[in-house]
Amino acid sequence: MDIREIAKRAKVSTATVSRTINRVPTVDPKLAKRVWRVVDELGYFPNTQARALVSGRSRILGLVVSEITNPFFPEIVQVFENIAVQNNYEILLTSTGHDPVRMEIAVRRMIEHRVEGVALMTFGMEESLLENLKRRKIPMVIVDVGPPRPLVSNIRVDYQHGIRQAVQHLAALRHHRIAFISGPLRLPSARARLDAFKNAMHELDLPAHDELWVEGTHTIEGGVEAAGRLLSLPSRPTAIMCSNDMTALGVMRKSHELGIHIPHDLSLIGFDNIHISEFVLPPLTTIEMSQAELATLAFNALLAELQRKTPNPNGTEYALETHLILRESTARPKQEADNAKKKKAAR
Amino acid sequence: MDIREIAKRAKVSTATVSRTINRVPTVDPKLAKRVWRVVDELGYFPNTQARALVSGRSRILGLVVSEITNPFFPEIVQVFENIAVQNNYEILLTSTGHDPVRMEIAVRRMIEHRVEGVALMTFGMEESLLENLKRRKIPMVIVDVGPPRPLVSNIRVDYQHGIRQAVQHLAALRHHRIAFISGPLRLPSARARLDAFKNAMHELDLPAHDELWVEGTHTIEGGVEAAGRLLSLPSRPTAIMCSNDMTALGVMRKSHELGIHIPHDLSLIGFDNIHISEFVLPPLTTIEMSQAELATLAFNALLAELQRKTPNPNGTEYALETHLILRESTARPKQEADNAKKKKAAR
DNA sequence: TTGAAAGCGCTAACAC
DNA sequence: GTGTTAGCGCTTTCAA
Repeated sequence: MDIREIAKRAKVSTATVSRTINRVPTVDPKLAKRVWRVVDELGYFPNTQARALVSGRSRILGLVVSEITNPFFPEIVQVFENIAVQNNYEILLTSTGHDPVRMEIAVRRMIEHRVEGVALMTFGMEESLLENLKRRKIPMVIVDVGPPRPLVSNIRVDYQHGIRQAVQHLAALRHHRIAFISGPLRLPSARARLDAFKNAMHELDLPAHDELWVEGTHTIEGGVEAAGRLLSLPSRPTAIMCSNDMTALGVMRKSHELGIHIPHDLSLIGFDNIHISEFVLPPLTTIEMSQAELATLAFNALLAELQRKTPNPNGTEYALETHLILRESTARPKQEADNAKKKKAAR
Repeated sequence: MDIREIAKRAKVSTATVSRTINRVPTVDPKLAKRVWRVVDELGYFPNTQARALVSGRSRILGLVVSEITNPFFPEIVQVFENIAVQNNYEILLTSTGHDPVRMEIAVRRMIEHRVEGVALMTFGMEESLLENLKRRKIPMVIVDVGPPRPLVSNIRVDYQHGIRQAVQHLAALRHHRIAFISGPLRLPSARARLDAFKNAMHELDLPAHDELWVEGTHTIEGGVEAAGRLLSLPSRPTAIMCSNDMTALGVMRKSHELGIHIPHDLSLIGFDNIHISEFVLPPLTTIEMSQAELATLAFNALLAELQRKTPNPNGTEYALETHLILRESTARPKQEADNAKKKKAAR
């Protein structure tokens, strides 16, 4: 069942069928009606392969995430896919796990499918990947912290803002020994978060002891492990900030195991604001980086690039804000709380 | 840059290039080497649209899940996609949220892309969806509880086994008032779990009071809400079983809010065994339904169907077991524990 | 073993 | 406003 079959039955040419289906406005309504009748009767659906081939437009967008198993990403996939479908695009999804091999395979798949654009939501580490796509002048958006790159649009996340808010919040609570569990440092975004933390500490003249930051993996397991080290320190931190929420969940778990109560004995702040953070016990104070906004920004960036007649050689810069979400995983450190009580009693 | 360009530069015909790329063994190694050289030099990648068009095989599989935002599904997507890519398939992913409109759109997209098979991991409620695909003789796998259907392979989950284990476990702990929070009852799979629960209760002569089961939504929020109702009952249940882990997380949250301690005051059992269940506090006792196995089963079912020369009119039946994973969210009910202590003391 | 050529289903130029 | 037709990039007969 193809366009010719429809044409024959509706007694028009294939060109008219094509125009009708593509809603070209100049088609005589009488003919159009005849065409639609037959289309509906036969349950005809145009073949996207043929369309793509002749039009030179695949209507497919590549979406690369690092770990679909981390709750941060499904949200992004969901939103991105929704908007894509609304705009008649399909998406080619890859979860690379930061594995260069899978990344390379992903690039091959995307090129073979002639994707019209690629959104790289892997938060760093894909330089080599870009080259092949760039050579083919495929529009790209990337979440990045480096300098602007030619031909690539950039969503610049303002890590500093949210992280500063968090550190200030902790400082206001009178925390001094604040630890940081970073993500894998080969990820530029993880490095950027760590730097933002150090900056914020510095701004407030708080000591950023080297023993008080450890490298994590952005997974629960990594959080458990890192917390184990941090909490066995002779002089324990009174607060821990994490490079993502999964890590924070790991810290919660480990603290519980050690009989350390959050927030009474230890304050904890995450990063991402994944949906579940609101529901763990205690509800996690965290820094929001909106998944929906990120996905929307990425899609629109791609769409904008696709709609230009003359491709922008410089790529466009976009910005995404982060900010603190106060919940219940932070409190005054015990020592301080005791002092406060004493003071009160003394009066 | 196309196959003709390669042919010209390698001084062979396009047919030979095609054969080389598709690794047809009869190609003269000399020629093949020449072809590969040019292919690599130019960075040529065959156009899948053209391939699909001429071969009549899209090498795309449809994968429909209900809610990618529920951690149960990303795991499935991950595994399914991995195997698919290994077998040179691409996947067309849809998360329907059980919305009939999106479901219909998904069907259209899949047909337009001429998917070679469809895996329906929505756990029920898609009857109408099937018709259109079935008419086109597209192989399907579905996770279902109904009678076998023609042309559709079926992964039959043995809910009864795991749920019986769970109820027995609770009974052994001396729980009598066991509540059940189901999923949306329009989902056959949710209904099946509820039925399995009632059966298991009946087997053990435990009373299944009507007030002790409420309908949930398979979300955290639904769990919170349902727990609210159950825990404000004049005669509270001592244990709650949930139709999925997300619901159980909601119960945990609500219990905490009400100052009800798990497992001391309330035992809790989930269903699915999503990754995070192991890390919540307390670690959740739950019934495992392996996501990896489910995905693997589904893909293999599709592949098997695609490789038959004569399509199987009846579809094949597959089976997936469920079983209890003991963790720390269950204990003796307080009353019983007290009694036990007294007995001990009396001796 | 290789090449010439037909044709997959559709769109878009062009002619009418 | 509509029809005719070339051709998108590839695979696959068929003949040599």
